[in-house]
Amino acid sequence: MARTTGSHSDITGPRIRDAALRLFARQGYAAVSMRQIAGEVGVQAGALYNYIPDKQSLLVELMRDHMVELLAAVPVDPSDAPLVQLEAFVRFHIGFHHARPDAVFIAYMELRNLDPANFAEIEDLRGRYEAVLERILRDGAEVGAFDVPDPKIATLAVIAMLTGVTTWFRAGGRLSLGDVQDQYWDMVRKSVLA
Amino acid sequence: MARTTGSHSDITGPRIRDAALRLFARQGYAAVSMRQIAGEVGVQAGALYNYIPDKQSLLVELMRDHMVELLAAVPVDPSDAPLVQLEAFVRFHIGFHHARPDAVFIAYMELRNLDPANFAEIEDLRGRYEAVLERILRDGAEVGAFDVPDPKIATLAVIAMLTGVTTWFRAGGRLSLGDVQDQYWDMVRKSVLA
DNA sequence: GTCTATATTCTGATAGAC
DNA sequence: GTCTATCAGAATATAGAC
Repeated sequence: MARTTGSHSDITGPRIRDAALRLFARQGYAAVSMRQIAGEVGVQAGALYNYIPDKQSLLVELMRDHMVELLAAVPVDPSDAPLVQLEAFVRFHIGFHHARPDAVFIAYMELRNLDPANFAEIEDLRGRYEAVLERILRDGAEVGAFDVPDPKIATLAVIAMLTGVTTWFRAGGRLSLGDVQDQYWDMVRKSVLA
Repeated sequence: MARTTGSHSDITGPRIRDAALRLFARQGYAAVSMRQIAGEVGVQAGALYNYIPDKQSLLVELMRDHMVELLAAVPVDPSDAPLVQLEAFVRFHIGFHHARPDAVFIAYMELRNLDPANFAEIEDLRGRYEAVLERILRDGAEVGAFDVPDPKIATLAVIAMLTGVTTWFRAGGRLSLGDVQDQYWDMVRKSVLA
């Protein structure tokens, strides 16, 4: 099939998203210009608008893709014991987030730059993810495996602790990802155990 | 002493900082314009430059003030037992940060908008604060009061968990600040206890 | 599909009157 | 100390040639 000269629709779109993800994470959404994104991709600023309606859509798509991917990947099996589910969740959260530092950063830092409707959508997705952990903690508390007076608070505490790993951990340093997962799992386990 | 007409140097300066703190926290440094800050204060944009050399200085001053105040307020007493020091630290961190949500938000979110020299200064202050907690955990581990294989990691884990409170806790809701402090202290205590 | 060119608005910061 | 006016540049987004 013949192509218009200079046509790269199949690769330019993803490259725009990749460049935006990297730049938004490093400098922040508001500080990144469309010219900068275009420059990274190697096209002119005007060409971006063949792929996205506007800058805001670019941001919300990156955040939505991340959250949807996260929700689809949670490995929790409800037929397992709560302690087993919790360990799976902790190790998964650290591993998944470590593999996507830019997306994580954006998903947590750029919420305030979303339009109200977009904000509501992303917050709903985040709520569903938190609900997975809250379910585990609540079930564990009910069967007496955990000592968690308020599963809602414990959920937020654990997620904040785990997500913090992305702000400092880089592979190749003193500790491996497995070391970090082991130590965080140890702390989480002890903090909720009866 | 006679004053030039319209002179308000004693109050305009602090009001500029207050407005900038609030706006930076809500919209982000890059998304806030000098005109917006001036509008909040009730002066024209040009008048701001009687008080600050530029926008970057305004940001770094807000962050420095917050970090210096934080360091000066840590209530830890080295003559106390590690467990006592840890409880004081946990309750203090939650209380202090809850009282200053805007400053906390800026101090954690706007690091990437600092010039390299300013970034180094703020990071140094943050490191000193983290060192307080790390010292407590290390001392406790050495005397056998805590089971903390890596005090550095435990420090980052605890601080991330505690700071997360500022993202969701608002007074007047289901739980009091004291409830939250109690529950977080319970989780931290159990997570590090031998 | 990408380009150049541009419309329009906004930005941080400055100059000089009062 | 604050004002008005303005500079010089950058922002998002669009129009039309190729």
